[in-house]
Amino acid sequence: MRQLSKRTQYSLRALYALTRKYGAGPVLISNLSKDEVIPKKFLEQILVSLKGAGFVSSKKGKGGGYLLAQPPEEITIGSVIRAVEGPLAPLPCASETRFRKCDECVDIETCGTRIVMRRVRDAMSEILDETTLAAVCREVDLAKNASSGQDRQT
Amino acid sequence: MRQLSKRTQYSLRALYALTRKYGAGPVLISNLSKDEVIPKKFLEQILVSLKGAGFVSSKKGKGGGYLLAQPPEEITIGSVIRAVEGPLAPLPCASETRFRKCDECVDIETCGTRIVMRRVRDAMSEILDETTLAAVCREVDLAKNASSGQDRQT
DNA sequence: GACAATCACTACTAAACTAGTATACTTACA
DNA sequence: TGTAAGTATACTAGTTTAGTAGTGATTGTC
Repeated sequence: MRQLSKRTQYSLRALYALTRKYGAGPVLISNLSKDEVIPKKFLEQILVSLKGAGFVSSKKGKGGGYLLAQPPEEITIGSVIRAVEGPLAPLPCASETRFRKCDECVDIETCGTRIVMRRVRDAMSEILDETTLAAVCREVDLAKNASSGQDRQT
Repeated sequence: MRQLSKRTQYSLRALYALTRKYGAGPVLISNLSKDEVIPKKFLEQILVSLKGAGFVSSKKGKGGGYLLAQPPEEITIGSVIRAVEGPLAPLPCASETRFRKCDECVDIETCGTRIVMRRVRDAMSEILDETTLAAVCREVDLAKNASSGQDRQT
């Protein structure tokens, strides 16, 4: 299956960073760019579209920057991917949120590939629409503790 | 997530067709192309690569054509997608079969996106590596019967 | 052994998409 | 009113997709 674009990876990375700073005021693009190693100009574009999608909001002028527009417990990875990348389903005709008959299939109900891809979509949605930014950050922290714990043991 | 390419869709469609003709000798490219509405020259390329991957074999000259090289119960949708499209995982660093550290992530063990995408990969593999060409064709037949049954009822 | 049927190989192309860069602008705080 | 921010628009090099075109290599049949 095709891969997540850099744009999506950067979007998620930026959002994780904003999750960690949630409640502590706006974060500068330049800092985000430096900390997360994302080309600044590209990040600007990405943040503008994340703003358009309602995930972040911005403050102009001195003391400005970006911050999450919703609590990180309410932003799911699935919604971010959909906003940046498009539907989760591997085929438009297997999409729940943005269904579109594909050019090819004659009979939608009896298209073998669609039957299978519906299942794939459902499985993906079950994971991605249940996982929030906050949950991912928690898991990352756990993983970090686990690995540093191991380090200490050796 | 990104969509299945036409190439993959055509590959699967061609393989379903060959599944239906399994055991009945070679099928002509021209017939496959006509029946499945796939541009002939493009289909030729696709079949050559499916042959390279070991899914089909061919016979040249008069009376020649293409046929499945393995029983349709033994070819999984996952293996076809992997051969045509590449790894199932949405990120190279989340792939089981073709793992590759991605340019971006500093620490693989504590990359949030990777943690989630590993799960997605596993879920996809569970479906795609368990579903065979034969199974898809059976399901399509069931769906066809069901819908024609409904037609009769009205 | 000629001929026709059939797959095989190589090269080309137009359009779309990706991952950016560059330049100029607007807003807001002090 | 200066300057630290984000905003908007446009451009570009490289890659991928979905083909098309033309020629070459085998093989079965008469």
